[in-house]
Amino acid sequence: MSRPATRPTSRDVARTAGVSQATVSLVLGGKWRGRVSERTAGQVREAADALGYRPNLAARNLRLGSTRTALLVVPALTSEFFARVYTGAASVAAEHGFGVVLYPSPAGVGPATSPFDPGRTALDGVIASSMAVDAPAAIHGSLLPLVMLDSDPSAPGAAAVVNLAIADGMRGVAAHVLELGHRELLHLGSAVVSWTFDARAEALAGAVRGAGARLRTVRAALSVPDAREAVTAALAGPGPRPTAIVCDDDVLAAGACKALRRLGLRVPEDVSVTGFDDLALATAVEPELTTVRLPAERVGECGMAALLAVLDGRDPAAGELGVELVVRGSTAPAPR
Amino acid sequence: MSRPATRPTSRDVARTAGVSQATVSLVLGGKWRGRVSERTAGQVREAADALGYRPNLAARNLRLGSTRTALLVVPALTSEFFARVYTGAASVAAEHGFGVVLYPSPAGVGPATSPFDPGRTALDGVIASSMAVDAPAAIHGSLLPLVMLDSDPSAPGAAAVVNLAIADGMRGVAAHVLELGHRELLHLGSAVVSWTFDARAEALAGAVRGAGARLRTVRAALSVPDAREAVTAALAGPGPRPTAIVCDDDVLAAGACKALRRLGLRVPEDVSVTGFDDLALATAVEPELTTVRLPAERVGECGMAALLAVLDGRDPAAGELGVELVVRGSTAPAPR
DNA sequence: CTGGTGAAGTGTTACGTATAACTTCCGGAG
DNA sequence: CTCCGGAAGTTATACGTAACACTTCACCAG
Repeated sequence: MSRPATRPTSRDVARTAGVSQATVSLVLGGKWRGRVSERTAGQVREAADALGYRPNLAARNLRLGSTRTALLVVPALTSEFFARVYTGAASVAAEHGFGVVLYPSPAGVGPATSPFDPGRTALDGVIASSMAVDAPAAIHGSLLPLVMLDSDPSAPGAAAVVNLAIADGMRGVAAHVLELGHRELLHLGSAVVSWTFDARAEALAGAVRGAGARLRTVRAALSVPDAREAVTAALAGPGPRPTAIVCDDDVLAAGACKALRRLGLRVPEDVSVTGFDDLALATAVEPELTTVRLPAERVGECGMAALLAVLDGRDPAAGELGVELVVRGSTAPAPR
Repeated sequence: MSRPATRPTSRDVARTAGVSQATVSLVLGGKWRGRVSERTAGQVREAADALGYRPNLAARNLRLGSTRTALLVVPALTSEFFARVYTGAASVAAEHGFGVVLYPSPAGVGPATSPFDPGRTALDGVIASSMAVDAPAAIHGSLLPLVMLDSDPSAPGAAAVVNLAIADGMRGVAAHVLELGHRELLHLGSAVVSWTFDARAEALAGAVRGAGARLRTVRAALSVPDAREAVTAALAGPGPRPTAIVCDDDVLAAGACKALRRLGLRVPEDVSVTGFDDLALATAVEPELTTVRLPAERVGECGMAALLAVLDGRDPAAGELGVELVVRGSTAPAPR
């Protein structure tokens, strides 16, 4: 009794159980209430077990014309923001029998690259988070329904956009810092361009403008060493030293703290620092960062819900998710 | 001329171009050198373009009996170790026309859970990294070829295991710490059980045993707050205070540093701390961590290469990848 | 004039599944 | 005794693609 090299099919199960292939499909598909007797169903399941039968997913997907699988495109894997987005999306998906597959866009979020090549994985739809403005065009070529997260609301080609109140969050940071008496600010922005970072920069500039405070901007890649370098360089320049550094991101803030410490400056006594996103890193560094908490899971949940709505032919609910300022130890009143 | 609601198929392209479906398949499949005239091929491509034709991947996968897609199962998304493993695996995969899909095992690496439900995504094989010992059994039920990374070499059901010289790495750490004169050690281990952490614990115990030093062990979940709490509790207990804390992981080490600082102890002057993995976090904290660098990309590369070999019917090359001790600012001679 | 050969396509089939449409059987109402 | 209807299956088909095997035709050697 030598096993055949090929995987058993539903027909093999049928032969073993002494029934037709259709019956196997009915039983294993779970829709046999009243179509197949209890005894026959048992035999089918037994045979399937004995052969170690697994349905061929490619065939099922072809037949059903759907894979019940969505692709989540993210610019980076390491960020727990995206990990949490995934968690939210996957949980909603699971409730509807959907799966979620991750695709880290290799070239990051730069323009002029085609950040979309999911290979041979058959998909029903795409959710793209925090991508560059021109990403939709590339993805649109796949002809799949597209939902965007944390992106330009006017993105062309997107069936829905789920957004965060980024501007509100940054305005909250600005209000907090200004209230503490800071008037000489440094904005540590992201060198990566995307809607979410543009929105942060713009909101900060807008909030500071009418407040009689000065704002300078430098940019760095989203890594601690790069941020440290950028801040070190900025503080070495001429002009008055900033008393607060407002960062686009917690990682940048961690780098800023590091640069300050190396320069012999204390956080927050000499210089206040703020982050954004409220990553685990925000509480891992010393002092813990004042930052803005984003409901990442909810973003994923809403994104998936919107995609499911689109696939269903329904109208996806629009809306903006609120954010929350979290004040911790990295901000203090401006030194006199 | 209203568009039909359904996607165009290769037959639609054929009709438009005035040829047979077989010809379309030949042209678009790229194997027509000498089978189809240049002019006809051009017409086919033109028609495909005009209709916006995209091949149905489910159908193609069914026909070919292969999806040229591998699943990479990881216990967590946020860790950049796994992000780097993915990068390596994806690059080797791409060279062979393969894609890699990520699946974060939801329940982490605990036993008694079935950490494997890739949904309806059709796959050719599975690569599982740093999973619990009983994970292979669950995955094996999928009948797919399985390659394991950073796991028990005797894992049943695995077609190949790509491993790291974890024990060498930890022995290096131990030698470094002992050489600095430390004799009272605390081991901050991972509460999550998996081969890689067992190997670290065992190697450390073995290295310390014959060296006339004392070793105590506490465990914590892989997060900064948990690690901090565990270390705080351990130092509050009776007995002599350790002069060095050897951690299973950089995240744990960051937590340990934080606990020490809160207790008014300086790193490394009062207590030395070591990490493991050399994550970005290792250089984000102050002082930067002495740790062990793992060739994560190579792990992914070798894993994918092994899987491709198995799928090809060849023997996967076995082997263990070397690691490197990185000495930074978190270790110093033991205080007198 | 025959036969062979290569170029250029086409007809047909199979991949494995899900399901609509059909058959068969049997018990009971009329 | 007929006829109806439900239970329990089965037969047949389609999903869209890739590729094998076949046809057609023109051209040329013998």
